Formats: sequence, C-alpha cells, structure tokens
Amino acid sequence: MERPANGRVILHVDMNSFYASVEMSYDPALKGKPLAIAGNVEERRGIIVTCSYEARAKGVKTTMPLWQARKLCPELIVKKPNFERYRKASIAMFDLLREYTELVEPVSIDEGYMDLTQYAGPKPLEIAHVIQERLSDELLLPCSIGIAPNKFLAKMASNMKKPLGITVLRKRELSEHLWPLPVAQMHGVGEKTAEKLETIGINTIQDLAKADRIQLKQLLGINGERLKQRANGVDNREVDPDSIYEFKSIGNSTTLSKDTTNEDELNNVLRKLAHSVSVRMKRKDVLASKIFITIRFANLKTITRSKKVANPIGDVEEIFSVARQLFFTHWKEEPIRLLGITGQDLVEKGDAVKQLDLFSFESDAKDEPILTVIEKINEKYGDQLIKRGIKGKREEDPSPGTSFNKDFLRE
DNA sequence: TCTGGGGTCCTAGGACCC
DNA sequence: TCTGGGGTCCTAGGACCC
Repeated sequence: MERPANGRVILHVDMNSFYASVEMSYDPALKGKPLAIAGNVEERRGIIVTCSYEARAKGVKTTMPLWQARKLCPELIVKKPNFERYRKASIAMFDLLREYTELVEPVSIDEGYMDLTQYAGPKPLEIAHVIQERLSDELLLPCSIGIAPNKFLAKMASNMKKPLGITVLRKRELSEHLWPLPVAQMHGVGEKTAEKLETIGINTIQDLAKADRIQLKQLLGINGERLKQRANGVDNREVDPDSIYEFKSIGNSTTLSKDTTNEDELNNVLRKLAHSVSVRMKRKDVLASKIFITIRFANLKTITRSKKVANPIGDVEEIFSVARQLFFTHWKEEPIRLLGITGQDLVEKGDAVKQLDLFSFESDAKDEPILTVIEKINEKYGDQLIKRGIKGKREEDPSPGTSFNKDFLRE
C-alpha cells in the first residue's frame, strides 16, 4: 500500500547539536562558547555525546574521549547530560511539528520526518522557514530542514547545510547535488561498507548509482541493491507516526568503572541490569521471549549470548536468573569491561497470559472443576488479565530514561 | 587514560522436520 | 543403497544509526 515515490513532499527536521542547544536555551551565558555534553564526566570512560559548533571548530567530535577533547580545546565547558530537559524539549519540538500535520515520525530524540503531501497551506519551502523560525524563537533551538520527495533524499538534504539550513533536493537535481558526494556520506553507508565499495572502485554516490546491480549484490547482499536504489533517488518508505510505539527490544548495559574478574561484583551488576530492564518492561506492559547478554572484555572484544525462554518473562528474578546462567556458562574468568542485558521478541502481557492459559494450566488442572481453574488463574495472573485487550495502550508519563532511547517519547 | 549506551536490521550455520 | 531439497527455529555476529 505504498504511495508512488513521486509527488510526495517529505521534510526531515534535524536539530543542530541538540543537547548543547538545549543547555544554551536554559543558560544563555553558554551561547557562543565551546560546550560539550559528556557522560561519566568524573570517570575514566567519559566520552563526548554532543558539542556546540564552537567546540567542533576546535576539532572536538562526538564519541571522542573527554580527555582528548580537553586537550584539543582547554577552554571547553563540559556538562553532564540532563535527559529530563532534553525530553521536554523534544516533546515540545514534535508538538510544534504536529501543528502542521499528524504525519510526523520521530526517528530519535532530535530528528523526525513530516509528510506534507496533503498539506493545504503555504508551499513546503515557506512552511520549512516558518517551522525553523518558530523552533528558534519559541524554543531557542536551531535546526536544519531537508525537503524532498522521499525520506532518504530529505535526510540527505537536511545534512547539506548546518546549522540552520533549509535545503530542497529535487529528483532532477540528483546528479548535481547528491552524486558528487563521497559514498561514505550516504545515510546507510558506514565505515565497513565504504571500504568494501572502494574495492570495486566505488567512491562517490554517483559511482554507486551507476554500479552493476549483480556485483553490488554479491558484495553487500540485498543491502547493495537497496543502496543503489537510494543513490538513484528511489525510496518508497512511508512516514509512519506509529513507529515510535513499536518496540523490538529493551536493554541496558554498563561499562564498569574498572575491569573486573570479581564474581560478586559481576553478579551485582547483572542484578542491577536485570532490575532496570525489568522495570522498563513492566512500564510498557511487555514480556521478553528471548534474553540477550552482552559481554565486552578488557581488549574491547564483544560477544553476545542469548537464550530463548519457553514462556515469556519479565520479573527481575527471572531475567536475572537467565542472564546469570548465560554469563557464567560462557565466562572463562577473563577481565570484564562491560555487561549488558536485553530482552527481545517482546510480547504484550495479555498475549503471553493467553498462552499460559492454554498450555501451562491445562496439565496440572485436568481433574479440577472449571471454576477452580479460573480462580487459580485469576489469583496468579489477575492483574495481567485485566490489562488484556488494551493493545496499543500508551503511557502518558514515563519515568526518566537514562539515555536517548525511545523512552523520551511517552512510552 | 582510547573508544558509551540505546537501538534496528541482516546474514549465516546447524538442528530438526518433512 | 551414501543420501535431495525446502522450510523453520535457534544462536551468534556484523553493520549501521543517533
């Protein structure tokens, strides 16, 4: 049910150095200064999460270790992230975008797509100017906007002029404005893919657009074909306002303050992770059918181990028990740098209960009168049964998330 | 003093089944 | 008598993005 790729009007709104801008909106004295937001400021693993353009001018970049950034820019102002503020700013920003259309798809805390195809007001370029000015005036937040016939081109367009840019990218302008760019700048092409493409002589987006389809498929699988399509300006993905409500996994991980082989300490970390994952799953009323653990060793090598569970789980103790078992069957006493737990294949609690009704109760209830069985189920799963049938329920007020996951948007 | 934490999607091999 | 071909599930890992 996809609309034709031609004729759509898609905007990509991308906030400029979002966290740093939000801090500046709270404290105007920070304006014009090299500002960085960094996690774990007082610990050894602190890295730059975002930084102002003044800091970027000194060579400071996202993901750079804090000590390195300070070396490049001794006058750097460093602040810890304040996610409460960022989430509020994000909600205000998306509310503003929704004044123009309901077809707003947030893709992260600071960027989103709008579909203005059916919008009956002023021209898209004028709307973009209004939106940009309003975000600047009302929220004190700068953004760049891309306008194009599809998501991919809009995303590429918003990236072409920063900060405070507005770029229109039409199909007929591809060869002039998109194709000359290095292929590594393409959304969806990372370091590894760029390296692979280079081995067959593909360096620009134009090279990719004209590359041999079969050769690309051999090199990159179906992603190769898709990238070629995108390079040619083809992308039929819809703007989906509901995508933020679709969760595939919920996980937490932590880098330990010091690499360790201490069993008690590792147990404690696993328990804490299990707890935070469990709390977040409960908040969303889901259970996990699969538990993943992530282990990163001192040498940065990272492995994942997973276990499918017969019946979906959500309690701290259940998650902890599976995670602990996974960890200790694979751990050979190497020093550990990071541990993570993720719940995957999430099912809504109501659906999970339905399965329990069918399977686990049938066997041990065979000779009991029906009423007793029902009472038993209610006793054990009553609160969950009440929640059955409210699929798509959305929470209004999330507790603070700890990082920039989708928690920021109400769910 | 190297390199965080939250995700999504895709691939591939082996087990198992028909 | 030496063994096809397809499908699904499970697990592990890689690449990418913000």
